[in-house]
Parts: sequence; structure tokens; C-alpha cells
Amino acid sequence: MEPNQLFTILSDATRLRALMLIQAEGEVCVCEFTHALDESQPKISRHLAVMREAGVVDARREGTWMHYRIHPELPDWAKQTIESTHHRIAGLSPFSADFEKLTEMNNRPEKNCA
Amino acid sequence: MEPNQLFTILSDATRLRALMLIQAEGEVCVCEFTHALDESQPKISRHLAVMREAGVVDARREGTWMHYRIHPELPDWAKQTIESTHHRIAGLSPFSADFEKLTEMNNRPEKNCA
DNA sequence: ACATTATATACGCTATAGCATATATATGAT
DNA sequence: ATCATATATATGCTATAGCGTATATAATGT
Repeated sequence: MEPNQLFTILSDATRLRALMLIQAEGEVCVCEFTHALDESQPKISRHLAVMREAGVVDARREGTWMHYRIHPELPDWAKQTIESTHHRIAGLSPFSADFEKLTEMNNRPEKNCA
Repeated sequence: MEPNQLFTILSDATRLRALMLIQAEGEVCVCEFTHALDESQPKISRHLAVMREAGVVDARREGTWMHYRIHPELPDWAKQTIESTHHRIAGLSPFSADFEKLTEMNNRPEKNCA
């Protein structure tokens, strides 16, 4: 993966918001994205597919839910870029509101499994 | 400036290479970009214009030369993103070769002025 | 087997990014 | 004034990104 390709991933607002949620939470599933970002399911799924195909995220199925995380084999420079981006912009709009909306969400899949 | 807009700037290989040169050198002029990146003058100028219009870089005229630098009033999170990106990828291809090609260049405008 | 929930993909469309080529502008030298 | 150098912009083009809508797939429950 070339540096500018990672930045292409980050250049779309929906993808960036989704990736920041993953960085904050570790693992996030599609219904959580659609709730926290208030975007349509196909739009979320398509952007996740783009990130999957680029090797930026990795998907894990658990029943009907798909859980997304940062791809564990992403190069270090890329992981660091995502991580420090999160540190720098987590307090800005709309990211901070996204985090809140996610943590305040009822019926989160992980809570049901526990 | 929104975070994803900065990443749009970084998502093009030519722009990213140019910006990494600026970050390394402080100020770089168009003829230095075209030499170090081995790209056409209009292509370089257009990408610099895109970065100028986005507020990422700032231009200074000195005779016939235009010197570009990071825009001094860029938000801190953006400056830091550019700076730490440089630290992370400066050793990778093609960036390290770009730096070499610039430092080995003859007839650099700044040297003539000194 | 059927319905339901969760997610993914296909399709048709529009907007825009980036390119190469050509040309314009600005400065300095003779 | 003319010319050369450095840089910027305009033009016409192609490729692709992103969207909304519709539909397909996958797993679960009855």
C-alpha cells in the first residue's frame, strides 16, 4: 500500500468518520456505523468494502453481524497515521458527536453477546 | 478546513511528493519540483494551485521564481499531520529519492541568491 | 419452507479529478 | 521593443468516485 492510497481512503468524510469509530472502539459492526453516522446502510457497506479491498480494514462475521477492525497486517506507518489522526481530530466535529452517538446507542450487538 | 479535505490533498501522489519536499526543505520553487519529481511544469503548477486554493501552501514571488511553503496559518492539527507524515514516510520510495534529487540539483535558485 | 434481520452488491447516473497540449502572463536582460 | 525564462492558466478529454434505488445473499428463528 502506497501512502497516497491510504490518504485516498481518508479523503472521504464517511470513510474517515467510520475509521475513527473503529480506531476508538476496536471493533464496530455495520448497524453501529449506520446509527452513529446516520447514513444509509448501502452507503456504509460500500465504503467499508472500499476499505476492505484496500486492505485498511478487516471483517469478521459473527452470526448476522459483520464486525470491522483495522487490518492487523497494515504497515506500521499506516497504523500510526490512523492512530495519530484519531488523536488529533477526535475532539473536532463531527467526530466527537459520532463517538457519543455510538456509546449512547441501545441494542449494540456486543452488549447482547455478553 | 475539514480533515478529509486535507487528506484529499495528500491523496494524489504528485501533491504528496511535492508537499514532502516542502516539509523537508522549508521553501521550494517550481523548477525544483519539476526537477526532483520529474514531472511536467503545467502538472506541477496545477497541483500547487490546488494546494494554494485549499490553503495548504502559500506562495512567495522572488523575481521570476515562485517559492512555495506550508501555509503559516494552517491549523495545528493539519501542520502536525503533514509533519508526522513526513517523518513516517520520508524513508520510503519514492520520497527518499525525491529528496536526493533535489539536494543534488545544480542551479538551485536559493544558491544563486546567496 | 418461510419470514426476518443484517449486510452486500448491482445498476444507472452525475460530478469532478487529473491529464496532455497549447497558450497566456510576469519578470528580467539586451 | 524584443527576447528568454519561469510560471500560470485554459481547453478538451477520459476515467473514476460517489450517490440513491433496487435487489441479492447470508444467517437466524419459527
